[in-house]
Amino acid sequence: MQIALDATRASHGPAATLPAGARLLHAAPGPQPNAARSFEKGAAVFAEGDPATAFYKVVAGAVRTSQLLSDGRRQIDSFHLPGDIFGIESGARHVFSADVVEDATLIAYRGRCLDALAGADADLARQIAAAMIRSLERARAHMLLLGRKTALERIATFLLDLSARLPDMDHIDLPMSRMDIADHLGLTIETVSRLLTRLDRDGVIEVSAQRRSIILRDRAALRRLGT
Amino acid sequence: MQIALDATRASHGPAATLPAGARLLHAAPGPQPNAARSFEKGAAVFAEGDPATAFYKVVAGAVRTSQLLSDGRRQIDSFHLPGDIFGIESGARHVFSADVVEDATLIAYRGRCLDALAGADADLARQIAAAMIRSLERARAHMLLLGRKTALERIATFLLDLSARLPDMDHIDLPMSRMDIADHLGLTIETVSRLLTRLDRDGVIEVSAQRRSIILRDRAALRRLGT
DNA sequence: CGTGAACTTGAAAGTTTTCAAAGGGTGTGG
DNA sequence: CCACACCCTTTGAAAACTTTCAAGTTCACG
Repeated sequence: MQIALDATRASHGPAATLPAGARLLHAAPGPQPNAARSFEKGAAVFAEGDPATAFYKVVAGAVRTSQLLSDGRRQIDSFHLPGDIFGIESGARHVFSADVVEDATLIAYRGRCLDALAGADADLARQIAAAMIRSLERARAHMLLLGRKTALERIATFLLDLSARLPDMDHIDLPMSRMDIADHLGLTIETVSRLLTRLDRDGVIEVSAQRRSIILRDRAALRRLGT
Repeated sequence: MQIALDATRASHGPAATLPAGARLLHAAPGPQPNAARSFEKGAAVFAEGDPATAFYKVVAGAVRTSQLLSDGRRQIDSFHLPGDIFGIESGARHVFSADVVEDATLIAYRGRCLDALAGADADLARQIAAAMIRSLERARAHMLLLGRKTALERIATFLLDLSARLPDMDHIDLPMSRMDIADHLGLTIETVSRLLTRLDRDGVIEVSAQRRSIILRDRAALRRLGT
């Protein structure tokens, strides 16, 4: 469930396009962007149950948002890459948690996102709205994957999706661990590993010696496998 | 992925909080609600690929939104009950389809929903925004279900969720078939049937002779089973 | 009252998980 | 600069859960 507000696609500077007087119409101030802040790998941006005082935009690095069941089972709804917005909530508290997968720089927008939508900054509101809709579409696609695709199809889809979001189309530097991938795709770490090995053996992809870098050798085959 | 715009929960008076002159800022008129229209069970409200000319609000009945894989596997992201909004798209065409599960009355809002958000009707915009956020939260919960819950946990969660959205808390009149339930929960029709039978046998629920009506006998047990 | 669709039930098969153990890489400390 | 740890990843075998295949049964409807 990711808010795909890609900077390259939605490149409006905050409040840049709004008439200067417009904000006078509204009593409540919209969310205030703070300076970009750095987070280390493994850091928690926020945890389930924390007060939802802000939402975030990724400048660099990668963040995962996830939910836990009481016995420890985890579902990662989405990985957020540069340009993505995450942390939008309707209630006063976060119902999921966000952790840094790879050293990241984030911009926090203080205030509830609903205020941004109806509030001061019309341009930010539009960005957020567009991002939410895209996020909904991604969520739908992910539900199809989780509900109806086989393990192999999930891996193929994941690799294809990730490559489309990364700068270099055929070379993927995985920011996340096998465990993260498994928890995103609704599989176990072992299944992920086995299928990656199989795709490598079949010449569809090439997994580097360090295991964190993948080259897509046969994109067409991957598309076939992704269903 | 459902837009839960429950009229009882989102009860802001139309445009009540915005200064009257504000709408003059916007050139484009917002979506125009048409008269409520009736749809028969089985009818397609829209299909994958159709131009996205409107979004809808359920007045009565039930609608399912789903996606298909090329081989026929289907995933139902959500069932939409009275009060819910569905059919919001970012692009010009629908990427999923909507079918009537149970004779329904719908209100169509012509125009793109993004226009409603930035456009003429501030109250509708707020409603849609709130609905989208709730929809995202439901999608997240459903991803957790599809990715990490067992078949029994899925059924228990489904029954509990459904009962919370229906008027009579303990009596569920299922508007959908076993096939629909299976395609929503990422299971097969046989598994759904077996588990419903088992819950009945264990005294947790009571399935009527016609199979479409369920009484929740032991809500606590259901909660335990839903994890 | 007959027909057909929807649902239930049983047995076998299959995919993925679980349990176990070994391999490999990175990082720290000597 | 090398060695020891520790964590991540891979691999194998057995187990488990869910699906698939195949009949029945029931209920709704003509």
